[in-house]
Amino acid sequence: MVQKNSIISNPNVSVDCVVFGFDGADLKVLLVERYGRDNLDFQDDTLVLPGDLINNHEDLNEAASRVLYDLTGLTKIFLQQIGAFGSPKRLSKPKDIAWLDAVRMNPEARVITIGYYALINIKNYKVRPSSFAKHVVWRGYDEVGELGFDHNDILDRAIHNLRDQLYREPIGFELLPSHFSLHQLYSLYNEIMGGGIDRRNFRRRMLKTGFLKETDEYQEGVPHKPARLYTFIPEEFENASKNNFKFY
Amino acid sequence: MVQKNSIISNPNVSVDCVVFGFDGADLKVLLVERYGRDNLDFQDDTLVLPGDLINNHEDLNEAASRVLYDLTGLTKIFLQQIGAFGSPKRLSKPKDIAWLDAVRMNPEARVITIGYYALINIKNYKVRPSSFAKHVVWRGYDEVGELGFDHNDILDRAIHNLRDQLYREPIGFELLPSHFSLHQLYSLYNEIMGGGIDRRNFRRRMLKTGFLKETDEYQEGVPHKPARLYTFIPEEFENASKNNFKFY
DNA sequence: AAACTTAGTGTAAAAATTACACTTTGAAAA
DNA sequence: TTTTCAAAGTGTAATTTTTACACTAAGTTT
Repeated sequence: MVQKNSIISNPNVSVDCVVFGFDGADLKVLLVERYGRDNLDFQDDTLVLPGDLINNHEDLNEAASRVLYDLTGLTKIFLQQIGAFGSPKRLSKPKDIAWLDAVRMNPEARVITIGYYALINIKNYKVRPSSFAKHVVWRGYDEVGELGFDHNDILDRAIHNLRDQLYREPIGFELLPSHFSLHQLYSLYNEIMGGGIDRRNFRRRMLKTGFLKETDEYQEGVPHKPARLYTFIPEEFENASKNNFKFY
Repeated sequence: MVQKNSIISNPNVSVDCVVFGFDGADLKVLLVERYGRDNLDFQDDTLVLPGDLINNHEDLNEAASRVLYDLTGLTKIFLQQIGAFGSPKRLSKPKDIAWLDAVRMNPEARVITIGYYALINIKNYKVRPSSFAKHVVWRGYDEVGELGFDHNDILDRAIHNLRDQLYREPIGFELLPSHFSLHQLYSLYNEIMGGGIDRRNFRRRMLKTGFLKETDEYQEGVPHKPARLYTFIPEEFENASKNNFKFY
């Protein structure tokens, strides 16, 4: 068991990240095939959320950022904690136990995990030329099957939290390029909220918030009238948040 | 150091509970003077949230329930997790270190805590005839000063979460007797939300939800017109939640 | 030039929200 | 017994927000 100098991982606490991306049509989740931490030969075909034990001198958010950096090469990813998952049974499926036995220093240890969700612009994501690369997959949110450990629970809480926040904080923009059409924004909201949003009303409402600024740019390479692109102005959001303001 | 048979506490994970109560006028928080876990002689005058290390075979919610049971003798308390607090510096104030040294088996251990908030009907609470009793105090939310550890952070998240949920889930009723006047309910909402709610509009809105049922009872012992008492019907809330429904 | 595809736009009806003040009722005091 | 006090209880009109809904505009491809 290799352990880097002075980096001591805590046997009892981990982080797991639900990484959401949006490809223009579907909400996607980044999953990894279960692999060995310091023993990459061991692998089963179970999909899990990316995660890791925390290091002892590391903040929780730092641990989550580290996991995401290792996975994507991206820093400054939007990250939000969604809570702790600590059932004593959370690691007790047979395959989970087998994996822990093969990979963990003390496979019996009680592990509490702290769940996060992350939002990334899927276009920025490149599979890293690392040991991770061949084990990573984007899955449509609806097509995620059974995950290892209690990761379906974490995913449930993540999507719930995401929906909850979508109209309260300007998080949707994290999933889009910095310049985007209102149609892209609409599709994103409509997809995440499960459909049924009126396109015209949505457009009006969003423009009325005052934190979308139109640019001089237009969509390119589309076989129809190109849409104007807009950009999100964080300062205006802060501004609007102070006064009365209703996002939705 | 006494340790009950087969109950092994995990050195790295604790729970802390923000216990809210409402006395009819002010939102209160239950605080304890810092005392020794298995060494009750040690005590400083710092106030902290009630909490404890979790036991190794115990779920997180169970741990929080246990803490609350030990403190209040109450079971079935409303409990909601508000997240994990894991800064590596969270236990590093001098007095915090002194306390840990005096009380903990391994005072150096990295401890992540899982925060909860609990809502109790303050009238049901009796100081238990236990070692806790003399160290427990209700403090008005506005009068909570500096707490030990990072407990002010936990309190901040708790109040934020409470406000957030107040109009989404029927949690306010947890703080009231089972039969209550609309005035009590109003005061509760107004106090928690920081004031400014219109009394008449509030009353109409609450009655319109359909999950308040009027009883034949009236306030007693008040030197003015006694108010009719109402009761909360959970089934009607569920019902209303399914259809359109807006709480507020 | 016609066909196709998405962009972009307005209005009227319904519903929800807000602001606001007087009467009722019971208990206590005079 | 009458008066006073304190909170209970009640309605409306103006404003704002939300909703439902269908056609024209513009650029690309055939």
